[in-house]
Amino acid sequence: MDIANDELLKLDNEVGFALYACSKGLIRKYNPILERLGLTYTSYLVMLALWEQDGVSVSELGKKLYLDSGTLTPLLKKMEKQGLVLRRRDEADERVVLIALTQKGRELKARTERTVSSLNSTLQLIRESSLFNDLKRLLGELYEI
Amino acid sequence: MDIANDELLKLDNEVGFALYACSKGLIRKYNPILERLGLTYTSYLVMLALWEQDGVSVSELGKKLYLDSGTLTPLLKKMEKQGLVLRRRDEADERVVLIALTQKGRELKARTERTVSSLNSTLQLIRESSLFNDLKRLLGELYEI
DNA sequence: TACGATTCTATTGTACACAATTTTTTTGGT
DNA sequence: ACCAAAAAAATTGTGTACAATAGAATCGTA
Repeated sequence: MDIANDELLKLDNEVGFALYACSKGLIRKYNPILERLGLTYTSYLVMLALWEQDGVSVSELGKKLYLDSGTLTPLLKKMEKQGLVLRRRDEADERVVLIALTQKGRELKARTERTVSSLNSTLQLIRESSLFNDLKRLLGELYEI
Repeated sequence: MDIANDELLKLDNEVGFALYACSKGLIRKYNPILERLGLTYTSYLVMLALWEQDGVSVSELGKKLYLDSGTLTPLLKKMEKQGLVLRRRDEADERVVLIALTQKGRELKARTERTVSSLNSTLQLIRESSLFNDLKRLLGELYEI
């Protein structure tokens, strides 16, 4: 029941490619909408994590978001400049940097809910179905329309 | 049957986040293995496309891979330096740059098949199942082990 | 058949990602 | 209490991504 050797290296057979392309396509949909909030897709994810739980360390944030300090440190500094978060050393452990929302950061949640709801309703559809074919269908929708 | 407004902005509900994280996790698995072939994940995708069809334009390649000239132009120049591809203007239409495999590029296919087969067999499992839960399960596998 | 519109590649600018390394601080064992 | 090992964040270096723009070539049509 093996796929022929020659078929193995076909782009269409690549589950990874489907994931990669869907992910990029989705981010490309999000970014122009998030721009109205002063967010990028990555900073949007950081805000989502912080709205759920505030005052967490950089490494806890990284574990939630699958991002390392090389990505988070400069991003969080930028978000601090925007006035969305505060960065301060943990007094109990000076190695740790704790990230807290500012008032402005907390207030952004309601606007974000309203702004992103149109995209969310599109994505609502994806939460059931069979993986690979649906990813490919999504792929078409994301790039063709 | 709506999800409460507050639930809409939960990270766990984000289909996009699952796609984004799975995609990154997969690329992180591929890259160290592809490194032995002198490829990155992106140049691997370019090679996949060219092994299927050689002598295509930059824009045709971009359509297949969902990449634009801003990504492809510098990447293809690097791959030309590596001796994997040739870039030449189309004589019939000087706007077009045609990308062709070199002998070295064609010969890389067999080695790549052998090198990537272990990953492919892992991914084989994903081609059926239901989307969102399976993405989350994959996510765990990619990052926990 | 000029010439404005379109097509195609290249360039510029901004924003990630992550591996590898470094720096600072804490911890655990003697 | 000392000190090697571990942990946390920051830094460095490389490699994408893509929007916006530029510049050259081609096309369509008045």
